[in-house]
Amino acid sequence: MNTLSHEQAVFSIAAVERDTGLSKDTLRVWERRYGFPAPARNANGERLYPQDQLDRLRLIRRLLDGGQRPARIVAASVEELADLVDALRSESVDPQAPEHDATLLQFVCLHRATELAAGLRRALMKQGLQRFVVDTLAPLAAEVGEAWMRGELVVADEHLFTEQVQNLLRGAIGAQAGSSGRPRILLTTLPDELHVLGLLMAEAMLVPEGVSCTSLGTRTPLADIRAATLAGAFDVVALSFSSAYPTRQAVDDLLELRASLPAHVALWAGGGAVHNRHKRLDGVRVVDGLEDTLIALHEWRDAHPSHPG
Amino acid sequence: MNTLSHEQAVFSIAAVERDTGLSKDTLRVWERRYGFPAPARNANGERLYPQDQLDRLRLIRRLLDGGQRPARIVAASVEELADLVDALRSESVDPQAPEHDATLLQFVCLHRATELAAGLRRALMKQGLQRFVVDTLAPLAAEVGEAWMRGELVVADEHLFTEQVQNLLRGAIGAQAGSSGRPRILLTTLPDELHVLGLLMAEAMLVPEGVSCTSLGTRTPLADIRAATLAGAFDVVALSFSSAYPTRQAVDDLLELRASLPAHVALWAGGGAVHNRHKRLDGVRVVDGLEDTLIALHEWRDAHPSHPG
DNA sequence: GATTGCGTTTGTCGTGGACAAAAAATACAC
DNA sequence: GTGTATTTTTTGTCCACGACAAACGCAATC
Repeated sequence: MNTLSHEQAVFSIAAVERDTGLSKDTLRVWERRYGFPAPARNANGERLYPQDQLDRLRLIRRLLDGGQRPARIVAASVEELADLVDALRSESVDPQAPEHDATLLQFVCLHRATELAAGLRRALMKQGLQRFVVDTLAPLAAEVGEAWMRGELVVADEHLFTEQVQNLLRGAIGAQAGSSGRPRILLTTLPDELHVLGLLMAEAMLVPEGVSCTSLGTRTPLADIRAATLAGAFDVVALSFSSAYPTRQAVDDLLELRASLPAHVALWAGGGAVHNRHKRLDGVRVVDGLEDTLIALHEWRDAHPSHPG
Repeated sequence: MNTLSHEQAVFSIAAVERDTGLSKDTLRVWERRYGFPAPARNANGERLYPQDQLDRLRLIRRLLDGGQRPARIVAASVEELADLVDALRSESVDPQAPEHDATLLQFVCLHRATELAAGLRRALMKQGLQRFVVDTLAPLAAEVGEAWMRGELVVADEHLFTEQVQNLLRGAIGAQAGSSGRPRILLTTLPDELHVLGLLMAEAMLVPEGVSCTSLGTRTPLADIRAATLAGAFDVVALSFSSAYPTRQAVDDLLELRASLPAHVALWAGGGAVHNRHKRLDGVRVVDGLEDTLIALHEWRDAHPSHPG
């Protein structure tokens, strides 16, 4: 440890924002309303958060992401927080958990990265790209997300998992040289969506079908999606929304984009935030699950028979 | 958030912060001090930035990253900004510009993605991973950045470039099965750094040297970097800072991380934000350019001869 | 079961003053 | 001329606390 480990490390409000993802405004308003956090102050009145309050804020953030409400947990004592974590842990026991995940899930930790990479690679070779994504990767990703929520994984473990999967999927996708088939599909996410795995899995499902896929990665502004669609003469725009994305915002964004795109361009949306939300989304093909991607593709091809000659 | 596309789009202060990287505080204080930006207001007094002011802020941001000072450019007229951009354009004409870039640069646009991917792949095969990164990719990435600053590329073009490079590099890195050599290096970026290309290029330089590289991707909180370093028994922590990252913040963060890591763990920092900043960074090995990565590696190996037996 | 309406909760935005770190400008020594 | 202190200006971040709209939970209703 460092030489100062016997003292309490302190953090500025900017450092806490960086490490917890809670905005400065939120930190100040919690202090005002709930009395926590209660940082010390320096000579100039600036907040100095001690280490233990930072740790507690990170736990609160995790519970918040898990659906808890601030009023209940921000002012809660350490014991109450521990109880809530326990409750989460027990409730997530799934009756028919797929057993093949358990093998790979245990490799999702920092000192078993090599085994994880090898296991994923082996599964990909055995199953082929599409079955690998549907049967192995998607369930495993869900398991990882839940384990993280329960505090069984640290941030680094989740990052490492994402990196390994990216290396594998991008290699597999890149190996299938650019197809020129139809439809021409543009894949991306909106600026507030940072998760790339859903996008990559969708691409992995589509590329083997002879589709011409162009991915812009994450965080493309609406106006640029529109411009790119027209410039690239795409037939389909496909967006991915993780379950962390606010559903309301996803619906608004999709309707706005739908209105700004020509009618002949199809708009597909997939991921947790739009799951089972077909109703409010006229003109948007909601893709429910990865296998539905293939159904959407077949629908499009049935509706757009290739030009003779 | 913007509105209908046929009218003049307007953006909230949060949207402008997201799209420009300028903090809300900075945007408000510029308005107070320099009279720009001068957003409209909605019924509730909230700022509504029109599209043209957002574009101008983006340009200002790029000039700021290029070394200009706010007093000179924030209040400057459109003509003065155009003059400065012209000055940049002419000064960036490098006497011995590598000519192979020009070929690839022209493929960095939406409808030539296939050619770009093929050209990059060919260059990689011809040059090998390390020379490809140093001689082709890094100059090309710089060219793309400059072209974007000059407004010659749209957002989608830059995203597409990043995606193609990621597909190629991750495939190449993943193909070299996890080495178990020394040192054990942990690669990542801090939470405010979203650019992954610098990290990938560093990894591409190191992996062929038989180093054991573990990348956590972007946006790892300081505390998690520290925890991961200890849990994974790493010898080196390597961070990447793009030139868009505020230098002062990079220095602060690095010193904070340095203080929290054991002395026997080396801390390397590379990228535009820390270029030529050795002075204030005691205990941090500033890596100036990709080739310096290999020098840093050799330094480490000289200082840590492998245990006999 | 799905929608609608209504309090409550909650994060973001507003203002303007203050301050410290960085950069520029100046003064000074060699 | 070149290098090093010292002052001055510039610049981004932080503070407080009020305001408000969107999101949410819950109940009533179709």
